[in-house]
Amino acid sequence: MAEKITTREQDYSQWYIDLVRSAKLADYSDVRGCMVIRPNGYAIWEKMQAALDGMFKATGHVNAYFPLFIPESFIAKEAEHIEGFAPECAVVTHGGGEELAEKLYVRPTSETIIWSSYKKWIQSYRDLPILINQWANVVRWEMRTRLFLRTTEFLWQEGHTAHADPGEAQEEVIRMINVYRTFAEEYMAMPVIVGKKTDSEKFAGADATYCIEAMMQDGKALQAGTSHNLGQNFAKAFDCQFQTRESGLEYVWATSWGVSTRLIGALIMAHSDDRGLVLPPKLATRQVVIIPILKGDKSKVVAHANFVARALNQSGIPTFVDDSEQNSPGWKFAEYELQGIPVRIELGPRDIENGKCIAARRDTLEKSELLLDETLPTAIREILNSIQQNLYDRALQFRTDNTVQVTSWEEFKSAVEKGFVIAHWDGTAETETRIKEETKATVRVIPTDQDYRDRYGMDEPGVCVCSGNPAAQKVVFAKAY
RNA sequence: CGGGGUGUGGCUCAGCUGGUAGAGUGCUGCGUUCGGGACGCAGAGGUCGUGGGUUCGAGUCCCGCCACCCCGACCA
Repeated sequence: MAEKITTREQDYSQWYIDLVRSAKLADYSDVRGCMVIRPNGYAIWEKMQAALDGMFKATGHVNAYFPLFIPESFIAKEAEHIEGFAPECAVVTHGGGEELAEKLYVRPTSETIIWSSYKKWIQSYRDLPILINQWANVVRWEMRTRLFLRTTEFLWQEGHTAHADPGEAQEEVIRMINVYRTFAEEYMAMPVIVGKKTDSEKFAGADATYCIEAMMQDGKALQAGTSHNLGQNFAKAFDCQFQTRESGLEYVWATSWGVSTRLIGALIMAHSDDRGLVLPPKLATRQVVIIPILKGDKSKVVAHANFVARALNQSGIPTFVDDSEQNSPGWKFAEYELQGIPVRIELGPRDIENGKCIAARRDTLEKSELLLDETLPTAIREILNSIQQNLYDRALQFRTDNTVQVTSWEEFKSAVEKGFVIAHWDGTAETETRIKEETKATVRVIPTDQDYRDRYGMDEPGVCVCSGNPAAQKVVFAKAY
């Protein structure tokens, strides 16, 4: 595709759609609200899966798989849960040409089907904890969809754990939200605010929801991962009790946590520019593209390019050569910038003559001259590391620049159009609703990081920015995806 | 479900007061190019969303239906 994408300034959401489609990350499908994740997009997901899966294993979790179909009666067992999810569920009524005795819900999330199993597996405190994760697809019948950010069907992982005591469950909830934070910051190069959701924003069926919240380049917030303390709600709904060390009977304590392919949308909106995708090297399956300048002795140039590629690959830097003669070098430059390849090496007869090559980095578009010798892999690795770090620094700076504290309602209304707003809140759902109705902004997160709280003086009492009532603390408001 | 809009080559769109369908881009072949989206020549590709109606004649006018997109209420 040779056409230019819409710029962010012209139309941010159109830019996003153009980028996703022209970088061949995803395409619309013929099924309403569902997308096709194309190889370029799926490659990012595979990198995310590999990194996250390793982190889950390192924290003691194992993978398993539970059914796609959930009996209606299961979904209905937890009152808050069914109220939250039933309206957005797809329901199967027929199978094998006959009407089913009991309808089957296509999972919108798996708490109920999993707890129906856990009930069978848990008798004693000796059976606990259970630390299971599953990689799966889920379906939520959304009214409006957006590529990666909200589609009817999406891919995710969902961890479901069972514990003998509430303290341990809470530790798990915090452990996993921190895993997500580490992943977001170290792999996605995306700074996040860690904290709690308000009651109105928490998961249907949870006692508490923790989240990581990121800022996109248009100043809007995106919830990138959640970790729920489910208390004993599902254990009670499924009558799942265990015998304690003291021979008493107690309901099991539960958590669940997940991230989805939405992270790909977050990644795009956090770093990319008007030329296309900008990918942190750690999530790029192809980190370097070599573009030979095919003039003069073409075969000699191609041979050099292949030689350099082999050397880089052997050093653990995934590299490929585009030596096709169909497109000009300029076309290739633009194409691989669109696709977000972190580093481009230009290699022509002139370079070979001088024992040098040109390396261009995707994040800043800067070009530098590198020696074509055994120092090249090290030099490239330095550039890759520098890109990974720069993306994080840049995003953090952007978030800081677009976060303001306000004390008046007038300031609040204008500030919330631009980014994150930190202000006192009286803690009531009524005020929250009123703020949402008047500004479309919501309480995104009640930060739990003491560093963050201190920086913005969030523990200081004051008066609510909206109601004027006494407020115990400040919270983070923003418009959200 | 409300309010707006759009359906014409793969994609983006033009097509006036009705007269037998066009451009750009992409695609195929050949040749020349190649350090920031190259160029020439020759090709392939459309029952104009759908069903009726008006007319000698409908992409164009009228009526119905369908699909999709945007804005709002729900959500990772």
